[in-house]
Amino acid sequence: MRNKTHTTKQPDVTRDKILEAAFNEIHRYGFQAASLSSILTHTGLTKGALYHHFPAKHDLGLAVVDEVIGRIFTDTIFTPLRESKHPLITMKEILRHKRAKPDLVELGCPLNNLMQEMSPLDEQFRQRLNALMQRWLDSLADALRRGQKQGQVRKDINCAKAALFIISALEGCVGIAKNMQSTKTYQQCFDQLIEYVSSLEV
Amino acid sequence: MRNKTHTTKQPDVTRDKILEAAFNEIHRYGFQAASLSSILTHTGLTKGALYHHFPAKHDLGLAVVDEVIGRIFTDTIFTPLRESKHPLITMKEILRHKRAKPDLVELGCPLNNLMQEMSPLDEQFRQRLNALMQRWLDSLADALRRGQKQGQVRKDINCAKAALFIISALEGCVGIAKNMQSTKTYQQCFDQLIEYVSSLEV
DNA sequence: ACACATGCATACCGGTCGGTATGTAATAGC
DNA sequence: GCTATTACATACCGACCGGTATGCATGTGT
Repeated sequence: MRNKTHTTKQPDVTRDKILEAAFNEIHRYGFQAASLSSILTHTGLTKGALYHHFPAKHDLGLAVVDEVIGRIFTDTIFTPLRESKHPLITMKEILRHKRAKPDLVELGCPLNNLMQEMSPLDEQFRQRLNALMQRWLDSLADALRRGQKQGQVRKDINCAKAALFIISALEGCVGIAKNMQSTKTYQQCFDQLIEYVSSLEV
Repeated sequence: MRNKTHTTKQPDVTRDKILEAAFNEIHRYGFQAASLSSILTHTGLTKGALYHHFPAKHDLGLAVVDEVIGRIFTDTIFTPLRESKHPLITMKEILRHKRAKPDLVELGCPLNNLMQEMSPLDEQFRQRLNALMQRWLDSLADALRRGQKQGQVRKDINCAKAALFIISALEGCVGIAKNMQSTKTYQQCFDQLIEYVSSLEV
């Protein structure tokens, strides 16, 4: 049997529900303080379901990084940057899009949150998060290099270092604005970042 | 009796020991995951001492922010910036000093760590942390303004916005380098930041 | 149709957590 | 020197945590 949408048991749907609820809980409280009971309450499921799909809380957390957070970044950043024919324009569009939707002000960037919390504590977490960060750095540096070839980006800049600084500043902006709980500050800081990016243009 | 250094009971010394151990524990594990038992083990004290000096874990955390972290920032940043006759030089010295001592790579910035963890969860924490951040923003913006008057900083820049961006980028650099556990990345990112600051000069 | 595996619910466990109650020295005030 | 208060130590508590064992219904292969 396949493709029947209304069977009583849909294991992958259940798994996704757990992942989504876990993502939300972790996004707000962090991984360590995330309560499995709270996650399960929000899904309507129980421990049986959770431990059927994930051997331990630790694995659930890693799955959230790889599948939920990874997919978000792939869809909204990596793929657009890679497929763009005008990488600099695409990049500034991504920044402006982030600026215009300050959802991040309340809870911050899920990737950065986990990096700050977990990287000194758990090497597996650190490596998975770092893999995502590396993909981000590479895709952005690559976009800048293609911008150089197309004559949109100054030839004298080091693309890898510029990408590193852009991402650092971006995460910093989100983090500061999150503490201030101020969308105005968030947008002011983003304006400065966009201004910096513009200074890389020819 | 006063000024006798070897009495058996020295309440303020005990309090400072608790604060320091709590700072270290929080710096590594975050506030929520910080274990009071672990803190007390590192001090050689017990619950009796802790709850004599602090009514609850929450108050201990706030005291760490105000007294330990606050003093660090006052001594190393706020006061030097305020008292400097050449604010731009002082500021770049502070940055270069941070660049040269990458202690922050392992555990990150204690202020930023707590901001990312606690600001969505606890309004009191957020306000105390935000007060520190505001002092930082103000002292840096003020230094830039004095730099303008002295003809070292470009007159066309908005000092408040520039200060916001500098601090954001700085915290971002520390956070990214912390995840990568790479002092090389840390210094590369700092170089980009210093380069940005230099672009503000006349 | 039957045997088996999958998908989940229920009930329970040891451990750690923050916090409290009580006891007891040491110190300060008079 | 007597008393009251301060400064801790010790023992203990309920709550919640992550994790496990078991049971049972649903689906699957033959």
